[in-house]
Amino acid sequence: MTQPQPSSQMSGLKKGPWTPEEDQKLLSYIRQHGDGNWRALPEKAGLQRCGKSCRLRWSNYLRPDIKRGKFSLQEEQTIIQLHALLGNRWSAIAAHLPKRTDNEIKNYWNTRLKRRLSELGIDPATHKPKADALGSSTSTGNLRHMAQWERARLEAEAKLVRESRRQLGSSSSSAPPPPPPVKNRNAGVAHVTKPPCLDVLKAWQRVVTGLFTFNTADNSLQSPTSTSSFVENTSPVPCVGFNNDGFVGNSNSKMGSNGMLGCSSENAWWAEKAMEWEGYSAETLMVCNAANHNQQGPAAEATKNFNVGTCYATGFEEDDNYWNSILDLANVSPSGNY
DNA sequence: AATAGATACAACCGCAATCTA
DNA sequence: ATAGATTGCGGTTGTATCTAT
Repeated sequence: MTQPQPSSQMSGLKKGPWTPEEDQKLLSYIRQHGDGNWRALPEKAGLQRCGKSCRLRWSNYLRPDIKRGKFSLQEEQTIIQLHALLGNRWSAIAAHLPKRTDNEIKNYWNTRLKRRLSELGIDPATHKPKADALGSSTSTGNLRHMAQWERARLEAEAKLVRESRRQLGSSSSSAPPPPPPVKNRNAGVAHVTKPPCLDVLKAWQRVVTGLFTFNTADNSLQSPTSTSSFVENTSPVPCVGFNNDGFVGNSNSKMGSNGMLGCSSENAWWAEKAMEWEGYSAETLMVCNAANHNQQGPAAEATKNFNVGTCYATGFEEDDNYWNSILDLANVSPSGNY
């Protein structure tokens, strides 16, 4: 049986925030000897800490390949997409966000994204509209789309499990299937169905870019430029896209299969709101706008890949770019030939 | 200026998976 | 095959900082 690890409290080791001196000791030791063997490391490094504390400090804070500071809009979207797909599997999510730690992502989700989704009337646990918040979105059609999404999500998870088995070389045809690599995972389902866009992402895009505001009188989302309510439709709707830096711009034209069209004359307003609400610099917005207008180059490509509004605006028609972007994030092949 | 409440983030804890002898 | 050690992960807590009164 596994013995309980000796707690810092019991052994009299130091706890709490790290001092710069402790950081320096840990850093210089790891630079000289590398990390690992955390149990023995504190004593060798001259630290009155348990190995676990040293490991956490290194992996969550001192590691040189960690990016700190504000999350970009694209990072936010990635987190939301992957959370919808993977749930609270922070390490798996972090694997797709270069230089971000699972702890940082978890904190960001718990302190900001979760609350903001709740404010949008989205249940952050299920990524579905709360029953009483967006009345029209619980229509039969939307429920069907949600079911399709959930089915596809489960399938993707099952594929992840299969892939991890395959990579571990444990997928011999005669061997009994090992348990899934994560706790409390649901079993996969039989068929792959390309899902609709996540309601949560649609709402996110609109609110983040200022397309919608809440009407506190009837609890609905409203656009400042139209009276469209927040329901799925196939009519022209305001669209936005994102490039590598986040906010791009918007269009009131119906989007094509690849995503966005050009910017509208309202961009100044959106830019102002992006700076006001999200803290984006004017320089960033200028770059975004250029990418949006030209629709070419890396930023425009990223825009296409990340334009989660595409299939929404086109009435939930199949959209390879959107679904592939999610599956790519999770390293899952949509063809599913295992 | 003082205080309370809210927020953000670092760090800890316990459990489970994995490794190793 | 097994027990013990180690590592990884996710939930939770503690604390510093910010903001409103």
